[in-house]
Amino acid sequence: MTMDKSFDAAAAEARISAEWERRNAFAAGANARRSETFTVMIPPPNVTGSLHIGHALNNTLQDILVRWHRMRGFDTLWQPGQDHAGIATQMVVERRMAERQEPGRREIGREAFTAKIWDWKRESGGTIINQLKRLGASCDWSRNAFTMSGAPGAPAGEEGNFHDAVIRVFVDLYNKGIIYRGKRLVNWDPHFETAISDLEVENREVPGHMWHFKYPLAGGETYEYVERDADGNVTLRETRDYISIATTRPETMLGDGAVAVHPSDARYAPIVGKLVEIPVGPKEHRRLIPIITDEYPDPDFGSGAVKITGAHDFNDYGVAMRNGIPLYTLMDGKARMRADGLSYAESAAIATRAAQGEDVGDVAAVNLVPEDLRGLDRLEARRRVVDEITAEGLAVTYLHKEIEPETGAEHLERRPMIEAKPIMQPFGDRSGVVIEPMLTDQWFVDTARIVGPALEAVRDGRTQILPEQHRKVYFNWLENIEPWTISRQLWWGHQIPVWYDEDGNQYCAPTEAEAQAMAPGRTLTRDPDVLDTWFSSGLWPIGTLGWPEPTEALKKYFPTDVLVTGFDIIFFWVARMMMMQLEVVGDVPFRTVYVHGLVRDEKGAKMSKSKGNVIDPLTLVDAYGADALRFTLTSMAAMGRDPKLGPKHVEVNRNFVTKIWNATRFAEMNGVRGGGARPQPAHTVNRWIIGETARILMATDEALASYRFNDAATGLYAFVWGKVCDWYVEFAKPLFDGEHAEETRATMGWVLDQCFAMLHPIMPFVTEELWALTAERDRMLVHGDWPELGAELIDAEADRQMNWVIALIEGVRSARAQMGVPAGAKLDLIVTEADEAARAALAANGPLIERLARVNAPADGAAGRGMIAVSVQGASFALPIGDVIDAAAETARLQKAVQKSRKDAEGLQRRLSNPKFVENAEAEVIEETREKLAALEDDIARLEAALVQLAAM
RNA sequence: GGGCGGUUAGCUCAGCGGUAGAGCACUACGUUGACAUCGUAGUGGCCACUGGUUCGAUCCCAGUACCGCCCA
Repeated sequence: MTMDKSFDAAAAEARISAEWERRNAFAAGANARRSETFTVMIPPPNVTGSLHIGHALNNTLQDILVRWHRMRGFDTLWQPGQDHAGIATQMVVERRMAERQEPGRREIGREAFTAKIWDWKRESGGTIINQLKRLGASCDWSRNAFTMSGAPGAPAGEEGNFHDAVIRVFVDLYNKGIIYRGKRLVNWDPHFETAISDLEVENREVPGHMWHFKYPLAGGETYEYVERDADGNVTLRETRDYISIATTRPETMLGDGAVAVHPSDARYAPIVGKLVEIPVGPKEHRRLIPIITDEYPDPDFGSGAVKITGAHDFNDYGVAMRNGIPLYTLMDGKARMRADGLSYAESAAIATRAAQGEDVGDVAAVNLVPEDLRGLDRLEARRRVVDEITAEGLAVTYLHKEIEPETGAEHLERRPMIEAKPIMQPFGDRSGVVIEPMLTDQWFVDTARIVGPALEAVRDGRTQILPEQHRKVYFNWLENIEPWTISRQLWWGHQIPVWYDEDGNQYCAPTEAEAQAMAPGRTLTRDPDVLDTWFSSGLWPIGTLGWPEPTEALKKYFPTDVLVTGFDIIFFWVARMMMMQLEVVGDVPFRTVYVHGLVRDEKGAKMSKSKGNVIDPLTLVDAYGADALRFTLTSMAAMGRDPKLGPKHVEVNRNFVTKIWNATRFAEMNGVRGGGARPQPAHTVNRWIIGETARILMATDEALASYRFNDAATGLYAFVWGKVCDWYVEFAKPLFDGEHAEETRATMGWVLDQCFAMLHPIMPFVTEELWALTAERDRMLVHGDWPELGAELIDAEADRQMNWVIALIEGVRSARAQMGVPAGAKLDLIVTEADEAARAALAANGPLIERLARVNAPADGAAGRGMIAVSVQGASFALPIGDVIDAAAETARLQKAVQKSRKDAEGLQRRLSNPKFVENAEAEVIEETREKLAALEDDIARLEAALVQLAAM
């Protein structure tokens, strides 16, 4: 049987995948021959997700580690699964319902809606799993987990422990007081009408405006406003009856509770403690607010005075809390100006009393939005507010000068000062709408109380983060951690296990019955909110292993070995898993976190739909095969760097797949078979390649052990292409006819087997295919033995000899090419001088040299007319190329070589003649330098001799 | 503003104490028992800049410039 000319990836991948699956090749513990375990938890993709290039990189790297360990006989588990992705999934299903013109979720109710999501999950939720399989991911698919498994309402087939685990942890943390409910300022997504965590907010710079307004002092009071320069010289002195305030959000002025200045700001010292008027709202109910001091305002920014709207800005919230300023909510859940609560007149009256220092209690019902603005979108309200203030003459203005071009007449006009300037604005990472800080009741995890062990575990090395630069990022975030908002006003998720009675008392229990038992005779209502998706995925390592049940899997596979993930979810996920696992089971979730980069396009730009530069991994798989894509991603996965990927790169590696395919094909055509034991050949060439194989194996093991995936890939590439194909296969050709034919067949078969095995973790499909084609095997390669080869297989003499032979062949080829000798012409090879080692190498490898250098059998002789010179360590050769040799060209060629060698030799000479170098450098280095110099001098001498001869003719 | 990276061949990137490597691109040959998805031989680099440490610096340290990313 002859093999095809190239590997048919599409056909083979499907066939091989099916066979792996049929044999349960990826099951936990499959191929285990030792007791050590190796566990990897997949970062669960969103159930709504489809495979993007980041998944391809992430899962290729995991698969490499997993396949490598499985072949080494570890008891290996790669745990797959999916995340229920609260907001994203609810969004997808709602959109689909809208497209089908079905009634909305509020119409059909919570239960029916979640049932629809489960339906959707059954139909479409498996997309990404199938895509991961196409990539060759060797997860134990029979254990596929889901973060909503076992939730009430889950259909058959979705039983599981995850819901139990989540609820149990919530109850436990609630009872410890680590989870609490509170009214705090949170990020509010007006599109989804839910709270989100600070991590789900993206701050983007957008064009905005800064308005400057005058807040008049109460009762028409005035003060002396003095500005000074850095030296204390007065630059401005005037009497003012106002304080100037800058804001990017004028509509929030309605909810101001104070004006704050820095305690050291001398300009405002005279008026601190006085009241100012907010220049908006109906004239008859103008509100007064106090001027206070706080560290927050920056005296050098704007006027140095800041309006404080505690309910709509995080910084202001801090100031308000420190100074007892009331928090007046102005907007509703859709971020429209509130229309509920008390009338403006009543509200303003209460607020005024509060400003005068009176305790007015809860201000939730106080609605400081004037009646004419109620219900308006906040941007419309902003326009109206600005217009009103400007009309009243309370905008800070500047003098605008216009010159009529014809008459030259000047027109002076005061215009309101509106600075156009970029501002940082928060956006929901899912909804894309502007996030509003809103004062709402939410559930929080008091992260400060559980962060300690997570920091400690990384500090003391129980968990190692690679590359190390990410440790700092991890520390930085955890050391400044904020309370985690875990409640979401959604329906898809784990509902919070807390019930309230008529008086609002909380009962936290795993089930309603248990809650009821805690509140006999009371009517209970369950908290409608669900938990942040990351709360459940934070339990991924133990949840997927069956916790809270004390399962065998948990005992065996936890803690896991390595988490492979992108840096974008270090905070979202990695840090939270650390905190939660340590709090819940008292152990680290993983021993190593390997953080890879973000795949970018060829130009280094982030891939995004809007830019249209997204590369679909499956398109690349279709075009070039999964192995080529995997190899490409691996070879670019240098630690701490972002891979830049283009189709061209994948094409190059597809060529590599073809290369090894064809080398195998050549071997097969020459009767080479795999499956044999390691031969103990006599011929130098065979001894040499066995040593080289051991060398690359050791390098590959070391690279993989230290997560230098790119080194593993590029090393194997260089070995297979550069050593095996370029040299060994070529050397073997003449040997297939002679006395070493059998050992050469055996050696080549063995070497190729080692190549298949070493490449398998990176390129599982083509290697599995070649493995099957080259011998009858009792196991598939996925369960093959990882090679174990040591340095004792490196034969120093064979190494030296083959390197010499290669140098000679390259020397001859180079000389021929440069002198324009036709490639087909076979030349005589005259040995003009050779030491013993050179003679031995020549004798042992004659046929190889003849074939690869295209020369006749070497024969002793003298250099003469019409010959070109070639020099190798310990030997000189002459090649007659005919009478019409271009002496000038040959002289130039040799001179160029001499010059280069001389330059190198001079450098070495200079080093060796420096006494400090000889004194201080390591003995090895000095010896090495001497040897290099000697070799160069030998080379120079030979070349010069050749030049002398050339000149003499 | 705080933190973290990067700057090496025309391009994309490795290397990170002993005077530079790969792939692509480019040039010239080429079908020699697998491979043109190929082979052979070449061209191409003050390793951003300025100081310092060292016998020796692309590599370590400090600073400068430019380019990114994360967090406020």
